[in-house]
Amino acid sequence: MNVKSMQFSFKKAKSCPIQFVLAVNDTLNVINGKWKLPIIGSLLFDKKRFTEIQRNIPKITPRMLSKELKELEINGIVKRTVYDTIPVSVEYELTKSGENLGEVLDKMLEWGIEHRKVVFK
Amino acid sequence: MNVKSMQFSFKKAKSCPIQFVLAVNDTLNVINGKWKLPIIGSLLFDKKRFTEIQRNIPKITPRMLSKELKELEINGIVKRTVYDTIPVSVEYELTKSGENLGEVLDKMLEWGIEHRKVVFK
DNA sequence: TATAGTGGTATACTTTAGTATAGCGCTATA
DNA sequence: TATAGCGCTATACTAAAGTATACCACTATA
Repeated sequence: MNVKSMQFSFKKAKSCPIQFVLAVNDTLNVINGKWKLPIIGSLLFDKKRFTEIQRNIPKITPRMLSKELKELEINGIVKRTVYDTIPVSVEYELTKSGENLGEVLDKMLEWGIEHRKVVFK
Repeated sequence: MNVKSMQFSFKKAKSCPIQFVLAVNDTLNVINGKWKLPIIGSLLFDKKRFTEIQRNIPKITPRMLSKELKELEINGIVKRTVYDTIPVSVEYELTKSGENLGEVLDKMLEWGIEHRKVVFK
């Protein structure tokens, strides 16, 4: 079966198998917290260096940026590449999974916009 | 322009306008926290009463369930109906927006399943 | 009368998330 | 020599999220 053509749906399932819960929780865990989305957003169009991301997200502290980037790396969303320059330069970019998150964000965007219409009718 | 046919996309936008950020943040805020998803999941197929939801989510305390349901109601995700029986019975159900969240969850499910394949290859 | 169920609230507490501030080794530029 | 930039880490703190426990008014059942 072609993976791309495979559709998962809660409505279709009419119930909530444990793998569904795990998968959705994975997705949520990847994007939760105050800074993960801004960081992913910052990397969505371009690979960037630590300080560039920091400049993109003015209020983030280096501690949080470092911490969140580490988590994103561990979770396979971000790839960290160290270049052997002097001093070292480090580049962060989204993995394939990270890029695919864009689709989830698009869906969230769509829902958010529709929902705003209802709430602020 | 037909709303249903309208597509929002970060890739297409090639940037991140403020309304996009707000809309995505709305979506995230609606589903964040430990219990919102289980609650929405519990209501996705059926309206339910307080105690039924509690039985669906064994580890939730009544305090949290009450708190989260209130937030979901304020955010227009859940509708609360009080029936004038003795003692009162209260029913919780998803609004249209709440139901539509199912599509977002489906997308998250899809991504989560794909991502798991990559991570646990 | 005692127990259980319904739909919660109140108070106090712990755990997790995020902030503030300082500093590290390195080097290029003024 | 002093300053600034790079890519962070350490320590200490505050704020937010979640937990534990007890309790409320009400009623039907044992």
